[in-house]
Amino acid sequence: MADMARKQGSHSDITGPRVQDTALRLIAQHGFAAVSMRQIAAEVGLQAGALYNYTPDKQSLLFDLMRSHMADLLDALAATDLQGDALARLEGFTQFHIRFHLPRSDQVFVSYMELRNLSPENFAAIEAMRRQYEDALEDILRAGEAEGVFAVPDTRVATMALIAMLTGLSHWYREDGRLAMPTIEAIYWDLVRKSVTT
Amino acid sequence: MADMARKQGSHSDITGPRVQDTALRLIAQHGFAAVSMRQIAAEVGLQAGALYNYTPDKQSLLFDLMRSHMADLLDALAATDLQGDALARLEGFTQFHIRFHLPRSDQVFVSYMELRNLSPENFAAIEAMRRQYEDALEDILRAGEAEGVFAVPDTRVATMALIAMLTGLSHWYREDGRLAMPTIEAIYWDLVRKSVTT
DNA sequence: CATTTAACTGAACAAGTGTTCATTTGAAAA
DNA sequence: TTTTCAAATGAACACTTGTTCAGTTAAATG
Repeated sequence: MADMARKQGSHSDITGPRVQDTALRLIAQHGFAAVSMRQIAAEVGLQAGALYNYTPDKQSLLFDLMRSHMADLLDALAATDLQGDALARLEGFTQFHIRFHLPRSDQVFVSYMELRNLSPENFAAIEAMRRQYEDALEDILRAGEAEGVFAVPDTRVATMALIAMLTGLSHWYREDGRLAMPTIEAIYWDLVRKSVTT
Repeated sequence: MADMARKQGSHSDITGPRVQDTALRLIAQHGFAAVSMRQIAAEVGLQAGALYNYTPDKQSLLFDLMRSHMADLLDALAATDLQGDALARLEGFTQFHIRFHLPRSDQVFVSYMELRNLSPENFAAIEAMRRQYEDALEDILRAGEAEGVFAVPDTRVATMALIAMLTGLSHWYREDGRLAMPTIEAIYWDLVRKSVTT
């Protein structure tokens, strides 16, 4: 308890998140390999050595960013309990995906672009989480098939196709763009629904 | 003419393409910033300095890879004259996109992932070519609207969505995968067609 | 044969890389 | 006030980076 009071008063619980935020932003902007520890440190207002109070190495910094993004995603999905028939659940999933990803463009960018900069073990961990998310969508597609309201020749391929379509939105969406978010949401739901229904 | 004979006999017209091929493969694998000129040179069987007989600098090497990929794409599209009604042209475009991109996964990877490593001018050039390609699809969607056979609330958004879906295929397709290419082509055409038709 | 010259080497340059660690700092605890 | 210790410094480590260029090599030319 004594040291908790100490820690609250200290400022490492501010610096830690600042390191993560800065790293995320810089990596999204320039790519993992192109960003140096000294650049990150400079933006936070530290010397490079001080970063090693917050991460064991550069690789772990990247992995933590990606893992926490995927964990947030899976947690948020689990918290959104989709119910009703397959069509309703597909609509819920589509809405969830868009609303979760759009305000997190840096995380999406990094999580998709920097997979090849992960060590094999770290890659496997992220890949497993991604697979879990994909499976949630595939379950809905299979349920729709069973209900007879969906007609997809291959649920796995359709899953990959839909996720690519939805995630692509994060790559071009701009908050100050031509269309408001609800409008875009409606357009994407229209495309998704029609593409899988009978 | 005399120096043409000289050049044909020399071996720089073999080394040049080897440099490009090697650079493409390594950059697709590890990312532009993570690949050094010495790595590329070593794989070709040269010293790093010799690369500068084939490119003025590293940035131009990347740009040339992306530009020639986009030029090939636009040339191939122009050579494929899509005719008939909008639905037929959309089917032709879908087929074209898949058949062009699937055998070029390294090019696709590099052209989508390394945009942020281009200098501003080079980025603008590639972006313009990409836009031109997107416009070809949007034209088809607009024609379909006019014909009354397509129902897309926004042709621009639908264009981005469809291209993201189709290009996503290149990211997971494996030649030795579960499904043969014609099967996958049929599945994607099914999704595309249904998503935009009335 | 001698000459020419494209192709390449190998060393050098200045700058930057991730990471470690003895040392300093400054605020909370006693 | 003195003690304590998390947090940060700043220098150092060994190595890599893109790029240049005087010099070497070897094959085509005359």
